[in-house]
Amino acid sequence: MPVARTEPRWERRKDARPGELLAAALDLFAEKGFAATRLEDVAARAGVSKGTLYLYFDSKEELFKAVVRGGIVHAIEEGEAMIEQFKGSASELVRAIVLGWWELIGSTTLSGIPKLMLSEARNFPELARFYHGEVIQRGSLMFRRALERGIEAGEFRSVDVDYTVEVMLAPIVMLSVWRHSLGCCEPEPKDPLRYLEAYLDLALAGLRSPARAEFRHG
Amino acid sequence: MPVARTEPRWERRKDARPGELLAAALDLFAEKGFAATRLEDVAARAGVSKGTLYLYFDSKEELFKAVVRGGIVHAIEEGEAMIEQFKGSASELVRAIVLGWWELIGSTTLSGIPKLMLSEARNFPELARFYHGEVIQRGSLMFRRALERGIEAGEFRSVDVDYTVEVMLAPIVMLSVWRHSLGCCEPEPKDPLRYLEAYLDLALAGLRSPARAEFRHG
Amino acid sequence: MPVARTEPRWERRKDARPGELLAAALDLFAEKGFAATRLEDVAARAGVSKGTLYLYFDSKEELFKAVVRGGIVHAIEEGEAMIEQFKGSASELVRAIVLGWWELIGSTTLSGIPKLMLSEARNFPELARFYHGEVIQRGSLMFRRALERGIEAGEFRSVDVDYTVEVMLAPIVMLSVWRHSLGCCEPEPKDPLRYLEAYLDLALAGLRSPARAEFRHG
Amino acid sequence: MPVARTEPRWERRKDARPGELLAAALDLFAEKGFAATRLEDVAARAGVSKGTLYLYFDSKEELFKAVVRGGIVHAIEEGEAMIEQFKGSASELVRAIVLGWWELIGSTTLSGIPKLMLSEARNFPELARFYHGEVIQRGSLMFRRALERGIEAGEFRSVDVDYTVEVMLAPIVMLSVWRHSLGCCEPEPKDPLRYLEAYLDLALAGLRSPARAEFRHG
DNA sequence: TATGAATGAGGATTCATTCAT
DNA sequence: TATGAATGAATCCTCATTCAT
Repeated sequence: MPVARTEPRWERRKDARPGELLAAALDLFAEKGFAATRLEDVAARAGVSKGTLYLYFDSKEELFKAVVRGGIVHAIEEGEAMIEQFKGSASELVRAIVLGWWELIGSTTLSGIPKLMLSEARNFPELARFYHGEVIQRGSLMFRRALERGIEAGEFRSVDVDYTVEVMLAPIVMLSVWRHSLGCCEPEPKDPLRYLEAYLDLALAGLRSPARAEFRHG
Repeated sequence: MPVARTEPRWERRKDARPGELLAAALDLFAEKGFAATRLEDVAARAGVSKGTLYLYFDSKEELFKAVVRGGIVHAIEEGEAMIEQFKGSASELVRAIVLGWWELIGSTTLSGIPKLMLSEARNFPELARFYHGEVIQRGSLMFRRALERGIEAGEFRSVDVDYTVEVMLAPIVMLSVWRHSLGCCEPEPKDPLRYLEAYLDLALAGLRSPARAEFRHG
Repeated sequence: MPVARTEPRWERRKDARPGELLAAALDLFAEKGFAATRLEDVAARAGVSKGTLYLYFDSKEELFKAVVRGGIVHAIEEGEAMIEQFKGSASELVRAIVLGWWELIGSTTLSGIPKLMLSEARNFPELARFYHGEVIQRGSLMFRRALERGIEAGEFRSVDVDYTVEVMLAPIVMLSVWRHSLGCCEPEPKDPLRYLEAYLDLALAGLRSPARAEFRHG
Repeated sequence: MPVARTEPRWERRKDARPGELLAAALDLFAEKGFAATRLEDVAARAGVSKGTLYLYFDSKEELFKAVVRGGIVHAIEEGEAMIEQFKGSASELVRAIVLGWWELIGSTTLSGIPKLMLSEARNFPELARFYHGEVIQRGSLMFRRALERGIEAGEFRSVDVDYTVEVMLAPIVMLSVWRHSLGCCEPEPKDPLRYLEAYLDLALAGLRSPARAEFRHG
């Protein structure tokens, strides 16, 4: 007697869906870009049909915005909280920011968002302004605080803070962009932590006040 | 019998066309990305009709490859030649590389190519490999040479060369990517030269060998 | 022991449902047409969910047919009964038909059906034949009887009955179509009863036998 | 030796296309309504591909508006011009209007537009206002002028002009609506001219002033 | 019965590419 | 060469219908 227990054609998972869809969308948007990503592929990757996507997001553009907005702001906030109560030298703070970023964003799937945003900023100016204000400026501010604290304490040289902040952000952003871009075509991929160490070594050495030798090995 | 040399300007358009098309395509690809750029817009920007494009390029993809391949390799070669015969300290060489890059690429329309390549690498893996080999590795090599020369001469600290090179490339690449991306949405755009100065200041201070104070103001 | 007759209103909903759905469907079909009406909107207007609709109607098409079939035939039958036992002159009969139509159909929501049927006839030929036979021909027949009776009695001129019947139906049908169509966009809507009076005035004057002046003010 | 004269895959007919497309669209819109008409079918009927439609009309909605706007206003204007210089009794003017309408609109493919407009008015309120103002009111005005002239001359009874005009328009409009609707399902289609004669006979008899017998056979 | 999440076929629209002129 | 009208495959989005709950 054959048991006719066929697989149900679909499952009802209202609460889990949005997250699954956002994750699938982030993967594909980060890989291919907005225009080259087919919603059907996003749906398939999330294990649902095309139509299901539209139960949760009004349009491809709304999905895209949700991908960018969701997650990264939360991660930034977590980072800010972590930094907030940091006790230690400015150098240690810089290191904490960089490694915290790696833990919360760089090493997670959220790292696709910076690449996405750099690629699509001019196609989504409003979103770009949001991202600039809520992510980049808040990220800069962490670095700025650390630099200012270090300079005030005599731990760091007196550098051009406005621009040094930007310069210091660059290698971090590039690390995550790279991992979703040309890094995929490299024969031997780089080791992110070694990259971050080289970065911290160079940057902290560059910041360190020459008058205060005691910080040299801090 | 006087030879009427009529319409010489018309005569040379034939040769100028591909270049005009490539320039128009670069502008639009860099702004919108590959998929979101319409060939009709490229043609219009170059002042020709859609069909004409196909007299010079077999397909959108071929046009894209030509955009990436053309120009930047030539610029790299120029840069290499410039560096080749450089006489001076390693610090001065680093500065020459950075400012040379700015002059030959960063400040020109070629600066769109890095953004383009970062955005599209995974959609064009073959092209990405080409770019990685012909542009990035050659760019890295210049920095690597400068670092090695500086370390050998005792001018620079002994850093993790492989990764420091990558770290040092990042702010430069970011500068050009930024100018074609989120930089367009910034209320007050950054000053590229001041950015480069802050970068050189930080990086050279970070590289400088602490034992050799005389380089400090080199 | 008192018998608690609880929730009698709930009890009869089961039976009321199809009627509520038909009413909601008629409203929307008449407003938007068959194709442009979404079943979700019909369900929402009836206060039920999309799925519930399918408990009562097999498909959108079946719902549509039920909307057209239900109600109007019943109204026609009522009209026929009313006319059947009419005693009075032919003019008075015409007036009774017209005003009866207004009361039973024109002024009710059933007035949407003629518009619907005119709009969709060619998409539902079978339904159109049904409607033609069960509604239009029976409506025509009432007029035809009145005309024939009037002519026979010398009260009306001898007109081309076949076609005059059609001509006389037109303003009535147009009134209800109009109210569900362009009438909704009019700055100052027409007064239906004044329209019907003008119509009766013109039609009866046009029918009246010139030889029989005594009918002139009948 | 086989002559390899293959059919060209397409022909270049820029000037003729819009008209052909409008005609095809009118046919299908009038038959099926706006929502149920597939643009692919419109294109096929015009002998072109889907994409070609978009060379001439921005969207389905624009095509629809062009169908309604184009042609009928021109026809109305022609009718107005014809009426303008009309010499003759009011009865003859009414007859001229009706038969002119038949010639310019009723018997042509333009006759689909009234059906279309009645069906879709509520889905296109802006277009409906345009149609009401540019077509219906101008049509009404012709009848109104004729009635007023006849009443002034004593040729017609003193009727409720505002509403009689509407009543008199109805059978004309219904004739063309019918021909594109239920008329298609009738076993034996009506003769339009005999319908118009019955209409004129009834209406003119209804308008005629009883005091002026000499008009009776005018 | 009733629900509404899930499905997927269908249709509007875009745009790279072709080709008659 | 140069043009741009024409093509049709590809993709977004809708919505009638199904079915697990």
